[in-house]
Amino acid sequence: MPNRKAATPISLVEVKTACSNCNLHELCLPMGLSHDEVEKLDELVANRRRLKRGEHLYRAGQPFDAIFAVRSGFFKTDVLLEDGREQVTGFQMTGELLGLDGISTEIHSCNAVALEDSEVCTIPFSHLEGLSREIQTLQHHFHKVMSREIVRDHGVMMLLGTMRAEERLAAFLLNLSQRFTARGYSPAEFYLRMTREEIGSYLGLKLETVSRAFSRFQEEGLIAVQQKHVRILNIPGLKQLMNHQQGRG
Amino acid sequence: MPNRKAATPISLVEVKTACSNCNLHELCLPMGLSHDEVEKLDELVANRRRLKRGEHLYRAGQPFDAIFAVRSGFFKTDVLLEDGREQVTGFQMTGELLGLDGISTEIHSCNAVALEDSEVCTIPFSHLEGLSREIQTLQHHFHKVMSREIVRDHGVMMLLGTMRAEERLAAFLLNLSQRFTARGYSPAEFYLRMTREEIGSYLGLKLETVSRAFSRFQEEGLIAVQQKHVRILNIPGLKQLMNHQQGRG
DNA sequence: CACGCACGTTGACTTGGATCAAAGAGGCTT
DNA sequence: AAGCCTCTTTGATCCAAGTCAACGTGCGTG
Repeated sequence: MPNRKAATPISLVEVKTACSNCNLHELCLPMGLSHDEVEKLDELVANRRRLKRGEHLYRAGQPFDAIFAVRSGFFKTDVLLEDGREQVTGFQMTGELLGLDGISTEIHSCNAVALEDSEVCTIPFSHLEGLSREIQTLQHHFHKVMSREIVRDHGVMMLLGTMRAEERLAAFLLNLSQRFTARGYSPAEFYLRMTREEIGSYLGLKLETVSRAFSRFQEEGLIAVQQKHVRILNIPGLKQLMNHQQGRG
Repeated sequence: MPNRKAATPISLVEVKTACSNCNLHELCLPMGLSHDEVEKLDELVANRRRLKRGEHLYRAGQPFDAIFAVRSGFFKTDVLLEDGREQVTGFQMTGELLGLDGISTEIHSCNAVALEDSEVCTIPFSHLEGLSREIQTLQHHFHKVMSREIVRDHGVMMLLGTMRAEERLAAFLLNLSQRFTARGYSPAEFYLRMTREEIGSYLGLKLETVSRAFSRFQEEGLIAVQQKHVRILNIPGLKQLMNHQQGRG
């Protein structure tokens, strides 16, 4: 994916890299920590890194030594098979963590790509483990985040294993809506950062099927969609679609 | 699933519950710990619990307060949708951990069921976190185990999202083979503890499709299968099947 | 400001796996 | 040792989603 914008000049005044003056407390790793504890975290965040659209944050096979918190922007993670097949394993937005896959073998097992110009905080993993041994709240919160990722993955398995195309897309849209809401954006109106093909890869569908499902939802008055711009008109309708349809295998 | 055997009487001599005299060091949580450290772990394992075939270790919705290490036997975990659809999210064997899903919300999000008479060690989670703050090796190993689970889940997503039926079954058999090998069993011959329907649920297929794929593998001389007894005759053949087939979506 | 190119939509046709149905195989239970 | 019940296999048919193809659309660059 080529970069389409001219390089944005980096501000001459270096923004202080610190959790204590970041507005993502309630979403990110410092969630639930006391003021003093968050100040300890400040030492932890080694630096920020800006990425242009299309740039890789890390690639499968690269050595792991840090996890990343999305400060702004939007990412996808994917796994590639030798024969070229791609599985998108997730889309990450503000406040979410990237790189947990690398802890296991200390080699990243997937790719992380910015889907728009983005910024991440780099958290060296050994520092995080060190501080987790000191701050119980941080330790517990980190464990919750990893566990939440496992639970999320189970949800995706359910989606891929038992749902039909339209149910999958409905689940996907409702999930995005809910995450945008948690970040203070409209639950009903957003721009998709990913292509139909990337949505399809995540949902185990071909891009044409995704496109047709969008069109169908529009015909049925559930959403209004034009290219990447989506407006959800009938949230209960989308939810209902997931409960009452017959499964497939 | 009804229990088919008479209740096995519990030995009058209570087996000492202790990691230090357990032969699963190299598979289970104590992996890589020093002798002294493993002795500290001994306090951690609150007790063992025996389960009959078909019995639930925990259910979705129940409060979480401990994780479990499989000491012997075989489990499945699954998630149920309101409309009755089931997704098997994993099969767990000796040395593997159960219950990581519950850390996130302190409520279990899936069911864990014994597929044969089994025994687990109960590890109260707050104790594990406490000891992790003292023993860096334990902390790091636990993080690796959680991360490995995430990576495994990504593999299942790849399987569900991009592979055709026969590729899925081949991947499943090769995975089992490899895990049995790591436990000192034959890589080529084993009994399946789960039904065709449970395999199907895990692989996102109907039981008939699983059965037909088994039959096809047998016709092609890749395996010999009779009901739950499987003998793998051609491991490279199964591997090849996964690389050279065209994907589906 | 127009051209190119990546992305998206829609139609026609094909197909892998689901569904429906019926018969065989073990292994508990009585 | 008979009978039941669950699991498995196999066949016939159907359909949701894939494939192939052609045409829109809109952004970003020259």
